[in-house]
Amino acid sequence: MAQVRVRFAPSPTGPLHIGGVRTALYNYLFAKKNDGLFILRIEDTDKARFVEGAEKYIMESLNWCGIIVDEGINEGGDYGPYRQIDRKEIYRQYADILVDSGDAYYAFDTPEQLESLRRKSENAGQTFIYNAATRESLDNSVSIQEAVWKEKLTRGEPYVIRYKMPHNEDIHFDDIIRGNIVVNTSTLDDKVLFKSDGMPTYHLANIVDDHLMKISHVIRGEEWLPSLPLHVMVYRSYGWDPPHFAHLPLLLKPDGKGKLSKRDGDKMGFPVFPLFWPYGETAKGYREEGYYPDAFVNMLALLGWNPGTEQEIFSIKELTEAFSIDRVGKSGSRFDPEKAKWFNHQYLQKRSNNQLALELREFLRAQGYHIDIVRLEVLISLVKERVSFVKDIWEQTDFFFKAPETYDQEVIKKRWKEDSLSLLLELRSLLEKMDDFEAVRTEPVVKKWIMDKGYNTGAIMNVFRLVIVGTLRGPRMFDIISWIGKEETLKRIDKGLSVIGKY
RNA sequence: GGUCCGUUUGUCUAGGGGUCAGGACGGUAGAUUCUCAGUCUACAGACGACGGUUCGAUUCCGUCACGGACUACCA
Repeated sequence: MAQVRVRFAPSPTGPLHIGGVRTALYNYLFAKKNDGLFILRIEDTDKARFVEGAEKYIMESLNWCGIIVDEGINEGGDYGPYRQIDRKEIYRQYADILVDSGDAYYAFDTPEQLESLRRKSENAGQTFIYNAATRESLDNSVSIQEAVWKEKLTRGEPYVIRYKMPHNEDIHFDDIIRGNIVVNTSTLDDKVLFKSDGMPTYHLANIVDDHLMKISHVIRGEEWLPSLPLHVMVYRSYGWDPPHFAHLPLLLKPDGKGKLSKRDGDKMGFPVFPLFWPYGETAKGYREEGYYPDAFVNMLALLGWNPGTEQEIFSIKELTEAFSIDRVGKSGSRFDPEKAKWFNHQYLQKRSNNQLALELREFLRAQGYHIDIVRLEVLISLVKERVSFVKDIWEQTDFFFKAPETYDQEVIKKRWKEDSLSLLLELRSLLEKMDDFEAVRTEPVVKKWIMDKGYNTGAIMNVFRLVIVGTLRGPRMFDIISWIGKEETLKRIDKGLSVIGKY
């Protein structure tokens, strides 16, 4: 097989959607699996939709995911430039080739004229198509005299170049994922290849660049499937061998209908973008929400692809070995934010306590706490398996750092009995007498005291937890007080008694 | 409306002419415990519908229904 070269070709029109990231990922995995190269091309032919910062965002996103670009704007390569705006002259030349060969023509119809024709057809319950059936009656170099359109051209009248779609011809083509597809050209229109602003449309730029950049496989979203017959025809007109095509199914909303959009994320509280988008209307990102890039990538890879085994956890390296385009599904995948969290949980469990302590220290610094790394490791060992994100550790352990400010009224009502005060006082003096307080973690002193006195464990431990934590949650009490120390433990008992003791 | 694509539990999916239709997320229950969470165990839950082909269809074919994409001088 010839050298595998794939490209990811986003438009810099805003932040990169996770569907786009998945497309990039599948391209990358396919390339690496087949010892190929991954090319990043920026498709910025639409001046009107260009958004400042989007290009940088795309690159940062890929970088965060661990998707390494082999050829691109920053990386260089033998087939540049890799920004379409810088290839402007190339497209003009290739558009002319098609006009000269008679496969494309000049059209002078204004957008307003076309719009009105479309409306008229719509009112009549039909669809206006600019093709063999209508072009003779429209304003273009096929329908009017050569002398006339040449004069329009020299006068500088605005025009576009349209592809001359043949009449009533069945086009057969293959898609790696969907198999053979047949479309009749009569249902297709004479697509604009070259715009009046001097820039090509996607259809022209895409084909010319893929050919010039020697792209072997085009892996892109399903939204491009309807224009595949056009692309196949244009390749044929140029006499070029088309690349192989694979159209990926779309990512769908977690609920309801349609494809995943930014709105869904806002509504249901999960990010739809890999990174935070800081411009204009801001958007949340997976990175900032605390996801690990390898967990994010793993989750995305399994959304629409599966290895055929029951393995679910894959490093990106393992993915490049296991990936196969044949195992990409045909139908759209509904995005499940819960499963995304599960993946992060799995990856967090695999991290060492030391690594997590380092991450947590950063987080705590922002909260104004400066805690010794060894103490943080102990803390992490207590709550690690119950959290999915580093920020969850804080939510699970805030009471380790600060005494409760309020006490859960429900718990007081249910658990605070007449003897609670005296029991806690007894416990207090027991703890106060301990020389090696940290040992409370493993030494059954308290248990022994409860047994000897014949007390009820629940009756004591629950109110004890109430004064230390403020409510009924958290790890084992002995782990908590061992960590916060004797002084703090006694202080919290005293405070609790003085506040709740009145009841 | 038209063209094309798709349809296995609530979700991601495996499978494939005869299987107990498998796994994961989520859900429920029990166990564990001083609490929550977690963990472990168990349980519930699917081949869109209807016709064919066949000894036999979830798997092949057809029709319908539903879902999706596209239908721009946007990508």
